[in-house]
Amino acid sequence: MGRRKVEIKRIEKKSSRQVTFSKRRNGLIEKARQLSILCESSVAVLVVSASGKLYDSSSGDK
Amino acid sequence: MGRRKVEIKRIEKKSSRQVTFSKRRNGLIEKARQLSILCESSVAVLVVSASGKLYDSSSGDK
DNA sequence: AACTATTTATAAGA
DNA sequence: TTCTTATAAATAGTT
Repeated sequence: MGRRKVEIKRIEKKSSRQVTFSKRRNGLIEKARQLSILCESSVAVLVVSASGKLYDSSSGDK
Repeated sequence: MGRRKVEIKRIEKKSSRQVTFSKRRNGLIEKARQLSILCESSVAVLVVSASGKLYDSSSGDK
């Protein structure tokens, strides 16, 4: 899904891990939003980073 | 992402909506699993269908 | 933060 | 409804 195939295991390089975290977290939340709308369902996503920062979304959000 | 571009609005046809619900729900959960592993984070997803059926996953699951 | 080459998800179709 | 395939979308590495 990018320039190269990536194995699903912890990304060693911290900077890459942080960039990927940001990109994929946003992607996940967008997918959740689409699912809730397309299929009129309720969807909640909760993500806690390694450093303890919380990110969440739910189909009730604006 | 498929044979045709699809607008993000409620899918009218019930059978299509159910098929899409199943496919995208699985996709969402897989994305959540990947995010948690790649970026060593905790991720939880909760989905409730229109009929009230609950589906969930969290990075602690097997 | 933007940009693309490429992989991946998935809408239709079989 | 399980599998296939064409195409849209996500994103890994680059700039």
